[in-house]
Amino acid sequence: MRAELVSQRPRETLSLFLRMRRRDGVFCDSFSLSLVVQACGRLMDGDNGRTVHAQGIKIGFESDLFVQTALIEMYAKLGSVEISKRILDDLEEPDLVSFNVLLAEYVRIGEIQLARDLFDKMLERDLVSWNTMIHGYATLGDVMEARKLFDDARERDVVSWSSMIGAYARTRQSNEALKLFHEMQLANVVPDNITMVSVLAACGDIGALGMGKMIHEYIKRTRIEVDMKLGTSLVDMYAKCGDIDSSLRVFNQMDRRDVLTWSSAILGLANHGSGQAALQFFSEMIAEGIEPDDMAFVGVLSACSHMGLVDEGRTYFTLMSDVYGIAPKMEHYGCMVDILARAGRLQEARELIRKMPFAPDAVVWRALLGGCRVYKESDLAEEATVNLLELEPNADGNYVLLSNIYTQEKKWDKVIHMRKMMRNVTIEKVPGSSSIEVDNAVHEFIAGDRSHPRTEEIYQMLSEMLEKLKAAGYKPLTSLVSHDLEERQKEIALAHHSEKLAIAFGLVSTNPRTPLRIVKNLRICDDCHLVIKLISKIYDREIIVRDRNRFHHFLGGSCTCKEYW
DNA sequence: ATAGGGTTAG
Repeated sequence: MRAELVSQRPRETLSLFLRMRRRDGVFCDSFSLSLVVQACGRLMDGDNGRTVHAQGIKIGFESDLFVQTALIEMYAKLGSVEISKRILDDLEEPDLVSFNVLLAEYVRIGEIQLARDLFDKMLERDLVSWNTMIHGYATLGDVMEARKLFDDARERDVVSWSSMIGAYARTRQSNEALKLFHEMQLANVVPDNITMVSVLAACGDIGALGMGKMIHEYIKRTRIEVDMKLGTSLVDMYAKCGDIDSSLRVFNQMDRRDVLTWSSAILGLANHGSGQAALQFFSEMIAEGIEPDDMAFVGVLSACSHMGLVDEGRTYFTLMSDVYGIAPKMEHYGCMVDILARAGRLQEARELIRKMPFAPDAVVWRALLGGCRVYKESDLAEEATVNLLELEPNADGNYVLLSNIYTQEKKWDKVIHMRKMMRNVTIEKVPGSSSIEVDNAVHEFIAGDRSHPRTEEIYQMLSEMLEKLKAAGYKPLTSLVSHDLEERQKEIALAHHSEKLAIAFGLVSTNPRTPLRIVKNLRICDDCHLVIKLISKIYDREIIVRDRNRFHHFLGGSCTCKEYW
């Protein structure tokens, strides 16, 4: 019986042992006993686990430290961590491993305080103890505490760095994740495939394609093993950075793919407006015998929503629960409401919200509202917005939406009432920001930004752009600006939207015909969409904008979203 | 021989 058999094939370990036991005269030693105990834990097989434990006592191996340590892990995995604790307390000479096992189990079940108490009590701690705690705080949401331990640790290995980078990546503090990766290299700690998964997630999050490509090159150069998870991360990173061709290239090169790999590609295609291809991929995945999960259906439904495929959307929504037994979650209802609302089937969308088995969240109401705006359904719009405000009373954008509706309807008393409401809450403004990567450095702009070192050139380029745009017949869509401003001021406010600044910077800082890739944190506004279409033609540039929802691929005066976003 | 780090989101 070999040790790696336990972690890779616990079921075989157990059945081998049971077969051995049935044959008379074959007795196990403490070594194989510890492995079997461990296998029972990982299989969460309490019946066999307790039997094996009793047998161990009978043959007198219960005091063996390896067996005891395996028992600590097993009982914790069976849900009886108190027993694990008692076993550890009763050990006459516990070693570091037995402590670390209980520490890891506390973390696994979310008992970070128990883990901390144990950690503080331990007389001796090694890297594994520290890393377990760093990971514990990181996964349980306290990234600051994780960082404190990371900073306090006497030594750090690839696991410590990967845990911390992963913590930042998961909480979408992507710049911090990349900064730490840089520091890791300065500290001469060699990253492995696990590190790279988190680093690529951070690149994808902020749309840093250049950085992502560098990481990919590094992986190839240093021959880091591209396993299924790392391959999936590459597929996802390229798709999120707007390079769907590279994403699919990596996908095609992979020899094994799981549901996550497929889902990443499906979602990538959907976000790039290739809805048909996304649906095709979904069929291929099924044909290959891979069971779709709830995320795969988010991808498929989101493809339907971006393409306006109402009937297909309904089909998949039903297929999900009827054939695959997956109960639709909030995300799926969100997609479905979005599909119906975009198609103008607002009453059906409202009806679906009513039939949801749980209370709709803000995203669902916003999806309904989006349709109401397009199809001018003001009563339903008001209902959606009131519900939205109840869920998100602090987001300034929601008040802008409501104010637009009342203004359209000339319901001035309601405007006044709304302003009163606003006085009682703290309004949080999420500033629109856009970033562009030039020479592997990410430059971020907010509306009216003057902080960039090349501000003069940027604003000069902006004026030039506006002149050319107007010469081409462009009229600013000032009706979108809700503030009580003069017409001229409205134009200025529009002209200084963050994505326009990022594009102006892109135009002055890159060679002609270099594609510009912009990442925006909010949804792109109608005026910017119009402007970028024209710019792509006037300046002969391919411009790829990732907004909160999807990709817009501008070329020669048109956009791949076909005005459907 | 036993212990620690990984991706997807409307």
